[in-house]
Amino acid sequence: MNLSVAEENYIKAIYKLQEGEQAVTTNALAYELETKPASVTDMAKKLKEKKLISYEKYQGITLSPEGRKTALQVVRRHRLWECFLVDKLSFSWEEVHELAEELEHVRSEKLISRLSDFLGNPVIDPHGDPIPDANGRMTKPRPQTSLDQANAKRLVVTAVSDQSSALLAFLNAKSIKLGTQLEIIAHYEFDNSIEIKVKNQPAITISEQVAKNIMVRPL
Amino acid sequence: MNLSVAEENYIKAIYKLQEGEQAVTTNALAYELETKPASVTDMAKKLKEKKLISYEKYQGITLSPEGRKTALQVVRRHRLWECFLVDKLSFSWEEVHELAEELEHVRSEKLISRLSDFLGNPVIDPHGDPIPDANGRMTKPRPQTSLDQANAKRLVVTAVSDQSSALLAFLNAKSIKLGTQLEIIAHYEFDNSIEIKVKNQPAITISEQVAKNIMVRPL
DNA sequence: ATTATTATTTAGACAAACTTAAATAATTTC
DNA sequence: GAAATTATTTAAGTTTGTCTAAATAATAAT
Ligand SMILES: [Mn+2]
Ligand SMILES: [Mn+2]
Ligand SMILES: [Mn+2]
Ligand SMILES: [Mn+2]
Repeated sequence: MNLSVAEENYIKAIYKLQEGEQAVTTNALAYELETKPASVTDMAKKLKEKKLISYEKYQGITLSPEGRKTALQVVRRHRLWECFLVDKLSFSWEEVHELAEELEHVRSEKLISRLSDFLGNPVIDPHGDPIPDANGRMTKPRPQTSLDQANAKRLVVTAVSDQSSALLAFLNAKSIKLGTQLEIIAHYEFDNSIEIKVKNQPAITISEQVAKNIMVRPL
Repeated sequence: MNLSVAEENYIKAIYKLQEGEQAVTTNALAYELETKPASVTDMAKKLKEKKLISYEKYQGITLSPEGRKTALQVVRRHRLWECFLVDKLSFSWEEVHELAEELEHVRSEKLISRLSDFLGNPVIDPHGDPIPDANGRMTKPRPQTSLDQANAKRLVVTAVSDQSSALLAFLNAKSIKLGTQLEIIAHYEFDNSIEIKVKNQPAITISEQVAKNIMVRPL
């Protein structure tokens, strides 16, 4: 099946929003792809025709097994390119998403398998997300929670769930990256902000918004 | 100016066919881009509008200074990606053109300058073609001629002017690559075929067709 | 200098991926 | 459970890059 760039972007976005089982709504997809709901409805019809999604009017969208396979391929390409940009070309993690968004559409099994070899077959990308292998399987990430609902006191950062350069730049400024160890000092009920301390850094208070997007596991 | 993939391909093809000064014809461009003359005429109007080419009905097409600059950027991206694929991912020279044809459209100054650094700022690509620098300048290649009109007897291969995998596969089979030294044994008037000898290889006879596409300079 | 051939352009149509505006369905709210 | 609100779809139109067929210009042949 030969998909257009737009189709691949839709499939990937559906995969991202699907998270488990629930159907993806037209509006959510339009928002994610910065397009209009009417465009999503059009595309849904096409993708259904190609058997990549199941879709019934007003019922939302879910990937078919075929669609899921496609999504995992695109995700694999995306995350491998991100690794390349960070590991080999010294980009920082907030710069790579945009570029990978384009590079992911160069479709070549051989290119991607060689790129993966060249990078040492990495299993997580610069944002802590798992990279599917050539068969679409990925190592199940070790259990992790978002920082705002962690109960342990001493934690290690395992991933960030928002890729926006705004968040990533903030984390850079606070010297927080993957693998950073931190300690929860206080939890303020009023606005759910959290005071944390990174070794050799002054304690800082982060908003609930930020905390929700930092994934951690107990040390 | 933000160009589409199609526009970039047109500009690059015009650059390739222009060779010096002469205007590029509608048919030649259609053939090069595997499209129809009517499509070329349409696109010519658009590119003229954007001031990338000069074009008058029935008079053919030439790049404007602006268009030339654009072409050199695309060529730079193309050739750097080819280097990457060959040097880092171990592709062979007949496989890379197609892939570079897609990779070249990821537009990012930063990406390309870092890629160039990563590769050691190469000045020729895997086919012996010069790589423009960030300002569009390229080192003028040392004087070279096609093998069919070389007058010296002992020669070194400097480039191939046809990128088709058919030719490149043929050269692979005969152990001819960039830098290969060869000797002209005979020149057969009948069909302009040439007998050549590569060190440690049996002498072989190559057609005029092939000879025209091998660039050489005297040893 | 006509005529034939070839090259190029125009006209009209189409598919993909969008958009806005209007219509309809689903969901909340009171 | 009717009314209001929100979500989704349909209808109609746009842009980009194609195409085929027909018209016209340029060039070559006689
Ligand atoms: Mn993308
Ligand atoms: Mn990522
Ligand atoms: Mn291209
Ligand atoms: Mn090349």
